[in-house]
Amino acid sequence: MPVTSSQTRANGQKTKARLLRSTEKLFASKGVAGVTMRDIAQQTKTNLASAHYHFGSKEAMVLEMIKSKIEPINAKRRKRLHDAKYNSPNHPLPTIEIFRALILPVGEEVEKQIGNKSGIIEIIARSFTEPATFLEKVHKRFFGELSQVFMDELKISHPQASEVDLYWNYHFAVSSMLGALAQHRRIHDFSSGKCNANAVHDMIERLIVFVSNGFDAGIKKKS
Amino acid sequence: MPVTSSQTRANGQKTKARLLRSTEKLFASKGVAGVTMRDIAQQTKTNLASAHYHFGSKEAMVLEMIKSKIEPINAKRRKRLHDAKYNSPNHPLPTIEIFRALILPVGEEVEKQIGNKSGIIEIIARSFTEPATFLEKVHKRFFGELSQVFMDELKISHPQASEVDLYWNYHFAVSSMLGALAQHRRIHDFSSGKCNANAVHDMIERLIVFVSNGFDAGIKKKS
DNA sequence: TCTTTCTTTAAACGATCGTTTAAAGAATAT
DNA sequence: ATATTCTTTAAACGATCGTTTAAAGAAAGA
Repeated sequence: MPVTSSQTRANGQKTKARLLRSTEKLFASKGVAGVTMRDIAQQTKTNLASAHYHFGSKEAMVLEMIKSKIEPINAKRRKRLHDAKYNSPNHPLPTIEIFRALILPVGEEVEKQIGNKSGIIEIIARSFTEPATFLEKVHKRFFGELSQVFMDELKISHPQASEVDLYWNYHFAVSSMLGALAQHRRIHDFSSGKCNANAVHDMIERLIVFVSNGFDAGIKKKS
Repeated sequence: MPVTSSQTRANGQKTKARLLRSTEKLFASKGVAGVTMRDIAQQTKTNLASAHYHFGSKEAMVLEMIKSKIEPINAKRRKRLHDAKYNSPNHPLPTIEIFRALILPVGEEVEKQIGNKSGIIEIIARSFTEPATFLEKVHKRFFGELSQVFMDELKISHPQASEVDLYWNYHFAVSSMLGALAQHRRIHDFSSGKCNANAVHDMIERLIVFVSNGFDAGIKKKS
């Protein structure tokens, strides 16, 4: 069994970290079903059973990899929302500032990894087409609570709006964000080279505008 | 070998059609990698080898299924765009009418399948988001030309807009549509039951509003 | 040192995959 | 009816999957 408290051995943790990096790369390019434990072990230059020793199962390993990628981003999202709320002169927060807090941290992460073929974008894109059962676990674990935080803020910013309107349009906003990020490498070919997929900052700002205005347009005032 | 010209036998074609329906159902719920030929054969109540007899391979079978589902929808999209263009009193077409032509035919197809949940939503979403496989060719084959038709119409409707703005925001619009459709079953849980995932017509109308307004907001007039 | 615990290893297990084979069954043509 | 072609069938093939086993190796405490 692996060490549970006060990790003393060092070598095992290095292997574990290397396994996570290999999982990240291979999952990004092939998805959870397309990647084998043997692929990951080989890329990590370790033994097949070592992966099971550290994580227990393939799914647990993939989930831990996703956690390591998503949680820092979610922390930034909360911080930015909090900062906007308590430092902004505008009360309640404008819609665009709420969505900026949601979307910008992903953009920053993407920007750090331009050229990297195993970045957060590929992870998101892959997650998009994973089997529903797996996707459900990911969403519940990493997005459920965060979504409530942002929904609460949107309710404050739209006190006249019906809850149903808010839910639907937040759903659209998140879907747009994920869809646009997942597909953003297509923009280059689709636009015949006129749009640059590596201009992440430009894309993120455009996306924030698109989402915020789409959201507000869908909110009908209550009665 | 299967019949190639002037199909005379009837029974074999029935089995082929039933295989396509099973492929559709299972692909929608499990994805291309998650479905096995044995699953499909069992669901069709035919023999495993019969599927290979009719289609030659798993990939060919999935491709033919996708074609059978997507092409009728794309035909409706073109027809609705054409009808709107030549019957509408508005010239050029309002943005929302263009996106209605793009989105509504999917909605109608989804609505037809509420009872028997065939999964056209997942099929389309996967066709767009699966990058490195044969589905990428499907995407180019079934959506490449269609996208140009709609882009051309958007250019006519936004003569002042820069091409880059148009490409980016059309990209967002399509991504939103696919993202929202692909994940629309999550709305029920996410909204704690306040929003109904089976209210397809309501969702589609909301989505059209969201997308059209997001699009227009992202279009900055030229100079 | 010796002992204990953590880590890695080679090998195998049981299951399932897409595909193929060879023969029987069913429908059509002559 | 006979011959020909289309279709279905049961069984197997070779490959690969996630997982497990059992033993050896490496690092720490005593």
